[in-house]
Amino acid sequence: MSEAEEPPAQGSRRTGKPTINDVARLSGVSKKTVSRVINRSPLLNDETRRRVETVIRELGYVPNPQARALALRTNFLIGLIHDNPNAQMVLNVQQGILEALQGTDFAMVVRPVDRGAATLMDDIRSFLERQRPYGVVILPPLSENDAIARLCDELGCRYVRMGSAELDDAEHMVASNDREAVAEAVQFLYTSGHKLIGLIAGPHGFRSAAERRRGFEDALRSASLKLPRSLIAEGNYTFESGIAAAEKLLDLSPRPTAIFASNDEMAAGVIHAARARDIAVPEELSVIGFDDTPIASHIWPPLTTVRWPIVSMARSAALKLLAGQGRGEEAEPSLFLSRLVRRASVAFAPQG
Amino acid sequence: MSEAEEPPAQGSRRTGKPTINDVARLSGVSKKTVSRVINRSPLLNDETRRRVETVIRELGYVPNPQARALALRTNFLIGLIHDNPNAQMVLNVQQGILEALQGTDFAMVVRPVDRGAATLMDDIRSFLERQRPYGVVILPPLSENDAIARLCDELGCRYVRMGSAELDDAEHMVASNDREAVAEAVQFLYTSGHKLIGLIAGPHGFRSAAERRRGFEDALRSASLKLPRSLIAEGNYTFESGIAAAEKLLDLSPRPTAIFASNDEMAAGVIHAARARDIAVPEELSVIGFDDTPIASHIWPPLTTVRWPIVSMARSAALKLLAGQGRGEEAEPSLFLSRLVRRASVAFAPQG
DNA sequence: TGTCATCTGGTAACCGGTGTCAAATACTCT
DNA sequence: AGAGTATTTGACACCGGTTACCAGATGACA
Repeated sequence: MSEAEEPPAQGSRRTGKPTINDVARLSGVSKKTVSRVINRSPLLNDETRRRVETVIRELGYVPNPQARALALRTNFLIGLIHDNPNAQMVLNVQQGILEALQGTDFAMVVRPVDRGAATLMDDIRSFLERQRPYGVVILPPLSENDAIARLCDELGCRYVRMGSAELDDAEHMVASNDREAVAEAVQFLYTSGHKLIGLIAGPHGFRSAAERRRGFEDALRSASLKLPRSLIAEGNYTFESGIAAAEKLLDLSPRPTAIFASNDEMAAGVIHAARARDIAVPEELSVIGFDDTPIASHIWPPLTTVRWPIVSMARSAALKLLAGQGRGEEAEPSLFLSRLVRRASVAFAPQG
Repeated sequence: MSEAEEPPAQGSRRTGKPTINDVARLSGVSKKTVSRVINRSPLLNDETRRRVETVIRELGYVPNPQARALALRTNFLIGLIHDNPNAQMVLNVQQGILEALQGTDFAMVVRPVDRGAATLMDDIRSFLERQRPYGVVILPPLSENDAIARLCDELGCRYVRMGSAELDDAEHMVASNDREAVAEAVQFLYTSGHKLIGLIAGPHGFRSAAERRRGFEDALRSASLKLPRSLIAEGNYTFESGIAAAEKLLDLSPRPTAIFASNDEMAAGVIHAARARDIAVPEELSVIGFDDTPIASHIWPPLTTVRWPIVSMARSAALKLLAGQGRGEEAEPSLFLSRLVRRASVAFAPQG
């Protein structure tokens, strides 16, 4: 109806992209009305809405995320803070988070940090301050560091920690039952006739390592088996440390007939070490790992392991962050169950 | 000097975080001057700068990234678009990008997509439109899709493609010399006495697959070896496809004494398949892979493979995007050299 | 027909920075 | 001293959205 007095340049002067003003002008309504359409405000005449939507479509208008972020004091970013415990795990987590973000305006911003660096807290702080993500997911082992959670609180950043045990209240945590799952795995070794079972524990100070170790001890205790200190070796979750730890256990006499390694990488190391000494797996040595990363099925023999529902956990973590954003309305579960995946690296204990 | 008439609420009303106005007021200068301090403008009195810096430090002021992004029409995000060709590779790329971003205000936003999805282009478009990243790094095999590069151009988004061969002009590309590297690897098999060498090629339509295949053919040609079609099997870069392809080759009579697989996953599959038929590696069958992912050193025997300088390539890609942002001023290299890593999966050809 | 409640849509201020341009000050040179 | 130039600083509009608040239109009801 109303004629534009002067022909206003269409689109932002710099980018050429249509702005909310263009939409408003072309559909003959105010910015505010367009804004209402974008944000699905209910108090809006259907006919007006349709008219605006048509113009939006014709123009290919997409609201400027920076402007929205500024006005809403929120940005549409979910952060992932991790210390690369394992490539596959990180990628699975990314996948889970992305699944949760699917169909929303949110994107995922990834921030690896070095747990050992003196600047760890500063690195995280500067990431949170610079990007001000809407919320962050924190992966183990970083998630076990309470100082990081406190830092998030201080900076007013939502967070959810992923872990191997309950770390926090349900709102800030997603956990798995590592202890029970490991106990089940070791129980399986016992019922397969193994009496001398070695443990390759994870590194000291890791919650997951402690939980898995407890599960191991639980199983032995309930089977009334003894657990001499010599049957426990410690690794740091890497393949190489698995080899080193396995060598220690395989030097023992009598030699254990089975080994539970606290993750798959180390279990692969055990198999590697066994092969180097011509110990047949599983005939002479049964091995169980934890995580069910691809390596578990790619080595020979395929590894019996505990599957950690990492994708689901990550999805749930992200949905928790998004609660109240039109996603994750229903309460997301906080506890996830791991379970044993039986493949070929376990056999009955050799007689003798 | 000047008394504030009314006590203005300190910090943003909602977030409680100090704003540029707080800094300006407390240091008795204008917003603009504070802005100059933040942006290290040279036309600024040293004494003023010091005074403002003190206030900034005392307040713990950090500029709001959203507001900056809006005013500068840039956001401080570098995108990574990939189709999860391989977990380790993706993580290495992330590491490389992060190295480039270190010390800048930029963060990395990761967007995995499904190459096979009908909505591929829409997914990427909506990602670029919604987040408007400053620039994106595109991983193979997506990087080989020219339509994606065109889409970036259309949306005014900087991009750099990573690939196995020259895909674009130096400004938009970072490549490795796969063809030569593979030729070197196959040459090595030849000088180890192998005359019957099988190839497990990558999937049709992949530039990397084609390049590696050409390198293979180059080497055979220069060694005057014949390459019957039967000695070529095709996989899709997965472990399982490696097994299937290997079985085809190992069924041949005479059986090849060496196999070059176009990536490590498939090479692991070859070793897996060989073991399943009691063919000793490397005594009866030599194997070479490509990528040097961790799996190469974790399987038995450790895999001879071609190391792809992926971290450096990714860093360089990101620096190219940042050129003119205070980083990557010097021209970043566009071509990277892969080289053979000799481990234990190659032996002299068995006599017979 | 007048009044009030309800619905819709507009105006103006604001989110927290940055660019433009001109004013204020300091410094040089006749 | 006065003019010319360089250096510092600030006022103000603007980036592209959103919210607070208000006004006009519509329909119900007396």
